[in-house]
Amino acid sequence: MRARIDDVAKVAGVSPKTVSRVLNNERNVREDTRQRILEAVRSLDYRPHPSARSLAANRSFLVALLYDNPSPSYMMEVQDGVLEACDAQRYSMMLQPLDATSPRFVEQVEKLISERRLDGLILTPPISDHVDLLARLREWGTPFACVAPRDHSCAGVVLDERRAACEMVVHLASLGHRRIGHITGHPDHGASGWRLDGYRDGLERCSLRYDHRLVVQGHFSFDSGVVAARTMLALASPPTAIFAANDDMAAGVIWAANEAGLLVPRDLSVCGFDDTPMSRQIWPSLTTIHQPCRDMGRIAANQLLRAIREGEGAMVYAKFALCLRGSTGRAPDRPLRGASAGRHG
Amino acid sequence: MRARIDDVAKVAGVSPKTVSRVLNNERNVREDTRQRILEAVRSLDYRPHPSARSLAANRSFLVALLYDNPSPSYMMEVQDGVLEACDAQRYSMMLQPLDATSPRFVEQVEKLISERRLDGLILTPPISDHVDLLARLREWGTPFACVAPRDHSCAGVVLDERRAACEMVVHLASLGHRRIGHITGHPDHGASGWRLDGYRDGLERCSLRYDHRLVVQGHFSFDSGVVAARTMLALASPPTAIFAANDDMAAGVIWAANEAGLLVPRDLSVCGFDDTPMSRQIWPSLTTIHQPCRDMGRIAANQLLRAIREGEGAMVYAKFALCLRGSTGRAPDRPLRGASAGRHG
DNA sequence: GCGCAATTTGACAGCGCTGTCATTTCTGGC
DNA sequence: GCCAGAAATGACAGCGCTGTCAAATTGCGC
Repeated sequence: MRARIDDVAKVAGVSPKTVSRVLNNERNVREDTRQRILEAVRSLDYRPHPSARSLAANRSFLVALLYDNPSPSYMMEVQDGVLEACDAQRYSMMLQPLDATSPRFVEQVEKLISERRLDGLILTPPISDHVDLLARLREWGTPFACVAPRDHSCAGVVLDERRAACEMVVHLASLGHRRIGHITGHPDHGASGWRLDGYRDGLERCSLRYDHRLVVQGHFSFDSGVVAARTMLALASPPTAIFAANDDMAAGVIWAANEAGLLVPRDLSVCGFDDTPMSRQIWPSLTTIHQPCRDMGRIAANQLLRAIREGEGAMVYAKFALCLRGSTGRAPDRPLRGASAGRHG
Repeated sequence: MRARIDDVAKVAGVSPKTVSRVLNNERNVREDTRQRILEAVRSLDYRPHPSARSLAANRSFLVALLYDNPSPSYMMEVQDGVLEACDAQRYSMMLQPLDATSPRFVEQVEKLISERRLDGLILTPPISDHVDLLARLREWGTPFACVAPRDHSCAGVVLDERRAACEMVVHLASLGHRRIGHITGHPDHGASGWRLDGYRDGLERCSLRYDHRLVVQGHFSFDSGVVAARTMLALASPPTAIFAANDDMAAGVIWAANEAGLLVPRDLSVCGFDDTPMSRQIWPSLTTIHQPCRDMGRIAANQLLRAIREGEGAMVYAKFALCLRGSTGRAPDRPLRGASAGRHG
């Protein structure tokens, strides 16, 4: 049978309360007492009972990671980071997939919090921008941290995506591209706006004119990338480079280029955003922007735990990195027209 | 303040114990009493306290999903299925990434079980084949369920991967291919053996000779697929079709084919296994075999919960499906030699 | 209407820990 | 060596539920 706190107390010659103090890193325990207790814990291989602890302390030591994100690689990395941070602080993480567009969304989250007695929440895009939910959480006093929210006035973590997108466009321009297209992301995601803004910043920095025909709405999905690329490639003067707001859509662009008989990057340069594993597995490998998702998960969790303990967490800025790979190259000497030139030609 | 069980009991005019009986679906409660209690629960919006419940019942109502699998899409789907099943039965799931090759692996799992007071485990490949761990779990009497284990004598779920692989090879042969290569998976995964066996079954069914030069060891990674494909394509008489044991390696094959200037599927047919999202995002889209990962997660969890309740669960067989897409086509009239013919020719 | 077994319900203790607050021990200044 | 205040420790109750077992109620054959 497992040892209990009273057993440890007996072995160490103290009261159970003092053992509890040591285990919870409370102050006001003499160093020799602490050592004696830790030694007893070790010798008995004592493991505190989580349910007893949370019942008595009136806290669950449990946080939930809320998501409604179709990208498994993104979520898996964020998740690993969150787990890492929670483990380190003896917290548990639970996972909750949700439909953020459901009319009962806020209600579902409320139910989750009260059923599981959650100590806090980590919100990922697009949930991190759900204004109703954020307002309610503040009202209820539920601690939370956001990954990549539009509004930076809460605890969490963000990337300077606008600057990243700008740098990508500048890079394309440095390769000689003058007609650079952009496929925007899902309108519910803050990232879509930042990336579009960054695209415009980049054009401006390179003195390129903004052309609305070169900006097509996508939804972060592969299929929407295919459709948007077809639209752009059918223009009278199509772009020589397309910057998609994420990798899935960029893969769609490459797909559409292949379909049209274009060779990437000879006839068309393509780049994405996110650095998903897939971006290295397609031909040609995709030029993209790396987000440190795992770090971001860890940071968000740490800020949440700080908010739980100290009442408030901070908004931390994470670093991006351009990944220059095979899908971008020098602009063709003369712009090509649609599907007129391709590998089969 | 949240309602407690005593409040419900008072409103319904019964003892707390009877409320507990209703909430836990115990027998021997009169129907009208049950209804009265459910009504009281509803009117007070009562939510039982998980920690109190698990402390008193001496069970955590918590299972862990153990994984050491580099494929985020696979794990994410399994995970979603497990969550679905656990939610439905008022169980919680926790996630535990592990390094199955660590010498302290079994010890870590033991620690996890006793620290979290886990009621059971779900093991995914390659952990589901860790014989030491399985032996210890049986010794400790810890309920567990396996996803795709080599040994089918436990609770869990499997696919007839051998037959799936066989059908894929038969399909390739029906397209006229006579030299069909195979890239095997990671040797620690049971799936690698089944898929290889199925490959040999398929050859035999089509009266094709097994040629050891056409079978190259891979490790389920994209890079290992590239390397293996280069090896095979450099043969004096290279294959006209390559069946990789998973999609990541198949993507590697397509990459290597592009690198060698070969056109898929004109010069080389390629197929994979798993039907990852990536398989539809590369050009050409990948012929592969669909595994119902989400269903498999759900089934595994349900069998585990049955094992927890009733002492034993079953091994359930899930169904695969061939996905015929763009990366496979009719065999070339005359086999090509290595990189001698390509799009740039 | 009676007796006996089966069904339904309740009383009570206690799961293993921590919060509160009281008590004891230590520390430093005189 | 004494005292006030700070630091360290302990006694005790109780967090909210369920297991055990006893008590009350019901059903049924005669």
